[in-house]
Amino acid sequence: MKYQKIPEATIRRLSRYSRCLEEMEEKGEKVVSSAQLANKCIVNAAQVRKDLAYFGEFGIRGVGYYVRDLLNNIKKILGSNKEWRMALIGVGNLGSSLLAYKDFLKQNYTIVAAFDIDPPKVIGRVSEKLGKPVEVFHINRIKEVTKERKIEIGLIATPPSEAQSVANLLVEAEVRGILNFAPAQITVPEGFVVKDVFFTIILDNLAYLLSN
Amino acid sequence: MKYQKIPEATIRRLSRYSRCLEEMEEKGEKVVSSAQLANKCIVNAAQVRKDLAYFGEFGIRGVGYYVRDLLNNIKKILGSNKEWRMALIGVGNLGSSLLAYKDFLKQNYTIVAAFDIDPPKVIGRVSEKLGKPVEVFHINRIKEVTKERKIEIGLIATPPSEAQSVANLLVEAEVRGILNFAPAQITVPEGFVVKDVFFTIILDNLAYLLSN
DNA sequence: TCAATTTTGTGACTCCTTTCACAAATTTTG
DNA sequence: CAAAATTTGTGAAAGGAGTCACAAAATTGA
Ligand SMILES: NC(=O)c1ccc[n+]([C@@H]2O[C@H](COP(=O)([O-])OP(=O)(O)OC[C@H]3O[C@@H](n4cnc5c(N)ncnc54)[C@H](O)[C@@H]3O)[C@@H](O)[C@H]2O)c1
Ligand SMILES: NC(=O)c1ccc[n+]([C@@H]2O[C@H](COP(=O)([O-])OP(=O)(O)OC[C@H]3O[C@@H](n4cnc5c(N)ncnc54)[C@H](O)[C@@H]3O)[C@@H](O)[C@H]2O)c1
Repeated sequence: MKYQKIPEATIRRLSRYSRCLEEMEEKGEKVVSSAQLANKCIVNAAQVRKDLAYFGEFGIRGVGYYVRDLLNNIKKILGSNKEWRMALIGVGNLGSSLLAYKDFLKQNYTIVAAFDIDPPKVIGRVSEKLGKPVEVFHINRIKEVTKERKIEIGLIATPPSEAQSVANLLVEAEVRGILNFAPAQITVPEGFVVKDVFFTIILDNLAYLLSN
Repeated sequence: MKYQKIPEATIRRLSRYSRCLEEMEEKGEKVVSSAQLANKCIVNAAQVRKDLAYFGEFGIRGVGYYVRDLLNNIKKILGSNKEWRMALIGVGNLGSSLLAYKDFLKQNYTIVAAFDIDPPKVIGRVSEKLGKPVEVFHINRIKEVTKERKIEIGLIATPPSEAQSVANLLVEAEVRGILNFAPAQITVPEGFVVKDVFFTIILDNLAYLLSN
């Protein structure tokens, strides 16, 4: 396990292995081979082993991998063994569906505060959802509240025209991670990370494949 | 312009170029160089030219590319110059936010029918949204209605446990393209295309980058 | 008209990712 | 206990994707 730059694709696959391993654990399976895991995730078995080899030796030759053990190791690698505290900015259509997203809870991602430019307008959208309702603050309290609640990730679900200025506020509040749903290119300083979720890019991709 | 296998990354970038060119066109810009476009999309200028070269020669040496012309060509390549008719399956939290997604309308993707296992329950979610409300059918009418309305893409927004069986229905109804939001690996026969939108994989990726 | 300037299109090169193939480690079987 | 079977970990090969660098084409300006 010498140090190397790790491909982003490897990280994405680890996340998929993690999901598969969770299912296996639920089914009570104790041991899995790279071939079985590869089969389930539709990748090459050598790829599975190589992905893991970037981070250490987790298997036993002639046996395979202990499901529980491998899952714990992958979670440690991904940083998904800890609770991540998130803020939602923009409690509109998409935003309020994110508040109700059960998978976030099952996984270890929690929305601990929400922000909007017009909290009274959106308050109904929040209380109508299941579980403990998330408090909605005015956007101008973002710095104060994110500090207080130790928020590490911001979800941007405002109109695209507001995305960059919201990102600037998050940067100012030292929220280092941003997941951006608004179809706008946003930039942040060194040390901050933005990942985009652009539905229409994926749709365009689908449309391309369907037309060819 | 010899035939070659085209990288998926190229298609994704074309989609981004398309968005930038639309903005430029709105601003009234007539001509753009590969360097300017690259700068706006945060890629290498040679990359832009190479991406385009897979499909033909669209520029003029010493000048650049005509914005309008290049945009039309890219749309033709991506298949986004035509109207794509979509069905939504699962009108829950996420599903109803998709119904209200304005960008789908601005772009040429239209949801022309929705399906749920319990239409009466979800009807309020639809009528509360802006624009002309989308009709919600019981899932058991999917084959009939998709044929009648010439639907080409299905959006799966049901619980993950139902995703594969819904996909099977879409395959049966010969809906060739699927955009899957449920965190479940689904498989379809040759000739059909599935693209996944897995929020938690992207979040895991973000978490990894933040922990390292 | 022709030299200087601009910018494309593309072959060659570099870098990164995936797959192959096999030695090494471990278990199973006779 | 030794031979056969299994499965990992990894170096080497193959395959893609991105960048560089420059000839070719078009424009501009004197
Ligand atoms: N609706 C979808 O399914 C969907 C899908 C993909 C992407 N998106 C994108 O997600 C974003 C939100 O979409 P939506 O449909 O929920 O829109 P929306 O208009 O319903 O919600 C936007 C919310 O942001 C709030 N807001 C506006 N400016 C703000 C600011 N400066 N600070 C804080 N809050 C602010 C508004 O009050 C509103 O509640 C858009 O960029 C959209 O393109 C939406
Ligand atoms: N809520 C989010 O923001 C979000 C984000 C990412 C992914 N997802 C995923 O999207 C899916 C939907 O999430 P949600 O929060 O909207 O859940 P939800 O429970 O609110 O909605 C699910 C809907 O699907 C319907 N349904 C169930 N079985 C069906 C079937 N066989 N045929 C047709 N309809 C059926 C239900 O009646 C319900 O209306 C889930 O798989 C979820 O993991 C949700």
